Order: sequence, then C-alpha cells, then structure tokens
Amino acid sequence: MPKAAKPAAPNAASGLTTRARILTEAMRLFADHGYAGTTITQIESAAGLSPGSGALYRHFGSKQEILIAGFTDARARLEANRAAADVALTHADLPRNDEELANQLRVTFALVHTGLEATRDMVLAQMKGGSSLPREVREAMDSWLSESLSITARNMGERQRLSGVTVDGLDLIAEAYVLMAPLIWAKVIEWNHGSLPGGLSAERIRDAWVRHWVALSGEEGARSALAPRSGTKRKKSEERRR
Amino acid sequence: MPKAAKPAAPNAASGLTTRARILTEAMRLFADHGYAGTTITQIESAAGLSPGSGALYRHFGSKQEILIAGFTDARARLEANRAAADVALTHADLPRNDEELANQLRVTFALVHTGLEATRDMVLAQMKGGSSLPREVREAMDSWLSESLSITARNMGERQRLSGVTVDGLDLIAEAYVLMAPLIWAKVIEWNHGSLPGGLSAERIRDAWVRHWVALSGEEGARSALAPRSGTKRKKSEERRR
DNA sequence: TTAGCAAGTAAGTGGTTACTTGCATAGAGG
DNA sequence: CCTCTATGCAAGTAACCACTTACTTGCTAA
Repeated sequence: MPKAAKPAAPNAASGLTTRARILTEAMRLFADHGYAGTTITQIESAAGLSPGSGALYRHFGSKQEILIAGFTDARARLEANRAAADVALTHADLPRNDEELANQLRVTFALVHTGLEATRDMVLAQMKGGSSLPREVREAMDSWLSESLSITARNMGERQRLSGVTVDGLDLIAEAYVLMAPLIWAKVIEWNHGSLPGGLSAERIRDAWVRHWVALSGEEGARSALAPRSGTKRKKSEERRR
Repeated sequence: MPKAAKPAAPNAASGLTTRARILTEAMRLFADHGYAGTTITQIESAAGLSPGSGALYRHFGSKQEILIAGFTDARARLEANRAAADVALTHADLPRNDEELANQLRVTFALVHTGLEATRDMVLAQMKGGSSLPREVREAMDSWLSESLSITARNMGERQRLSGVTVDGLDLIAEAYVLMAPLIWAKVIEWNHGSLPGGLSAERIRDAWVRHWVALSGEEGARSALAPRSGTKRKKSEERRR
C-alpha cells in the first residue's frame, strides 16, 4: 500500500537525501585524509549533521559500512559514465592521415582526463586505505581497472582491424596499459600533490603522449613500429627514402 | 678507550641500532597502513620493543618526528642509489640496430624496476599520508620525482645528440614522464594491490614498453616518429598551428 | 667500588574515537 | 485526536591513542 518510497529528507540542506550526502562527503574525506584519518564527527559535520551526535548511525551501522556503500555506489556510477564515453570513442571515424589521428587522440585524452575525474574519490580512498580495507573495496577497484583495460584493448584491436594493418602476436592488454598509464598516473599525482612533477602541465603531457601514439599507429608507424620487431608479418618493405 | 660513539645496542635483535630498526619498521608500517593508521604500539612491537611501553620515545620525540626522520633517511639513501644507476645508463654504448636498442631498454626496465623497489616505503607512505603530512615529507617526494624526471630527460637528450638525430622543439621532460609513468604506476599498483590489473605481468608490460621505445627511437623511428611529424628539422610551431 | 647515564619497562594520563542510549520532533495515516 | 515511524540531537561509554612518569637494568668511566 505505501508508495514504496521515502518521505524525502526533512533536514536536507541540498536536494539530496541525508544518506546520499553522507556518502558523498565521506568518500571525499576518505580520499583526502584516508579512511583511518577520517572521523565520524568530520563526516557528520560535512554532511550537515550535528558533529559529535551519532546522527550518522541512523543511516549506517558502522564506519566500514559507509566505505563499502560508497564504493558500491561509485562503481555503479562509473559503469554508466563509461558506457557513454565508450560510445563516443568507438564511433569515431578512422583517421585518414596523421593529422586526423592526432586530433582524435587529443579528444581521447580529454575524454579520459575528465572521465578519470569521476573516479577521484574511489581511486584515492582505495590507495590510501591500505591493506586493511574490506574485500568489497579492493575488488571494486580491481575489476574497474581491469575492465577499463580490456575495453581499451578491444577498441585498439578493432581500430587496427579496420585500418587493415593486422598484427598478430600483439599483446593488446599490455599495449592498453602502456597507453593509459601516463594519464592515470598524472591524475593521481595531481590529486595527491596539487601539481604535476617537474613543473609539467597536462597539456605538455598530452602533446608528448599524442606524438607517441601518432608515431606508433600513424601512417608509417603502423607498419614500421607496431609490428613486433622480429614479427611474423614483416611489412617494412616501405622504407622511407631519405 | 672511548670509542667516541654510542655503546652500540644492548637489546638489538639484529645488528642494527634500535633507532634504525624503529625507522625501518615505522616506514614499512606507514606504507602499509598509512600514517594515521599506524600506532606507536605497532611500531614498538615491530622494532622489537615492548609494545605499549614508551620505549620508542627514548629515540624520537613524537610520532611525526619518526615520519620526518624516515623520509630524510630515505631521500639520502635514494640519492646514492640513483648515482649508481645513472652511471650504468649513461655509459652504455649507442645501439647499432634495433635489436641492440631493445636489449638496452630491457636492461633499463630492469634497473628502474629494482631501483623503484627502494622507494616503496617512501612513495606509499607519502601517497597514503594525504594532505596532512608535514612540509618536509611532501617536499622530499616532489624533489625526488622532479630530479628523476630531469635526469631521465638529460639522458634522453644526450643520447639523441650522440645519435645525430637532433630534434629541436622536443619537450624532453614530458617525454621522460611518458617514458617512466608506466613503470612507476605498475609498481604502485603492485605494491597496493598485490598484483597488476587485467592479469598483466611485469614482463608483458616490459615487452610492450620496449616495443614502443624501439619504434620511437629506433632506426626508422628516430626519423619518422620522434621528429615532430616526419621533418628532420621542423619547428615545433608547425605542428600545432594549422 | 661507585657514580652517572643510556635504554628499557610498567603503569599511568588526558584526550579522542567509534558507537549507544534516552529523548524530542515532525509528518503520515487511521 | 492518537499512534507509528523516521530522523535528529545531547550526553554519554568503553576502548584506544599519543605521550609521560617513575622505576629498573646494565654498561662505562673515574
């Protein structure tokens, strides 16, 4: 008989339910100060509850329960995010020359860059949590990373197949890892430290990264480089005369 | 008669002084459970002191003092390590073909890999410490990373100059970052999670990584790829402006 | 021998933390 | 009106934490 729904939130400062506010703020605090370094009082205060009162315990049974719920929610949200970004990348036309490829790579970089932003709290909370985090949390991060890699690998394989340059013996997962690592690692450093090392900027990293991948999968690159050095299908007949 | 120094350690389980044991174990604990997640009692226990007794305070004035001393020591130790590895890399002969280059890169990978192992506790403790760590600690990590990058960049520039392929307008620091990021990030994941994502192994990452850099700086690569798009002497402004 | 001292321990101390209890309030539904 | 339930707050409580105090031990130097 009931509407099967909640009576909303009476004390909500924003439009969110108290539970949602607790989860959001808790994950942000876990990401900034670590799980052990965050107190229930801090979370209550950030969520608009009276600090020190146990008001938080009306919504969660324990501190660890907040962490697990936060990761479960984050995983679900990222799944939706990825679906959108994935479509944008898969449906891109094949580049006709290196200039087009470079532009596509710049778009990819931006997409991944903003996409990673949504993973901030999850990634940092996991990294700072250490080895004492519950299993659910560790598995959430691992499966997300693995899925990201295999999706990227699938995309790379698909593009290679479409471009007509079939290279067998190529470890696509490892290639995808080498492709993504500089982006993820840059974000992590930036989140943790506030700036990039060596006075670098995201743009300089992007340009170096784009140059790489144009060289590897571009017109000449695809033939001279992507093929495994002593590979089965040596197509280096096309040597650049210089 | 007087040794002009300490009377050694009476209770030392190993050959190290109590102070050294405290520092080692504390940094390991900070790396595993985070600074906030590590208790003085745990450190005392790990260092072979009676847990709960304040024995640790005979050697350090506060918990934070341990952290700072640990980072200072680690920085000094890494400086020595780097000098050795740097020599090994700088004095390598120029490769005569792609095969030799690949072998050199594999050696480099192994060197960096083991070299990173020495930074484990420092890196993890810094990452898990969050924004509440004292300034000394944050600066130790930042300067170490920046120095590593600029040294790598210098090496890359030197080799390029020696190989006769001068490319102006190349952002060597950014190149060095893209070169090192996959190695560092892999180590961080492995330390945190116990294994690499997507079922990858260090060897598979190494092979993909070597393939990349052979393609970029190898015989054809150096001319077709590393140069800003195919010109031997193009200006950097050419590439971006259309 | 003996005085001095570095190093270790047991037993605290005050403050903090995760979590609980008792009570007040507000809205929904009869 | 009354009751039920969801939500919030103040004031706890027991455990824990960083750090201290008082004392013991063992080595060394005079």
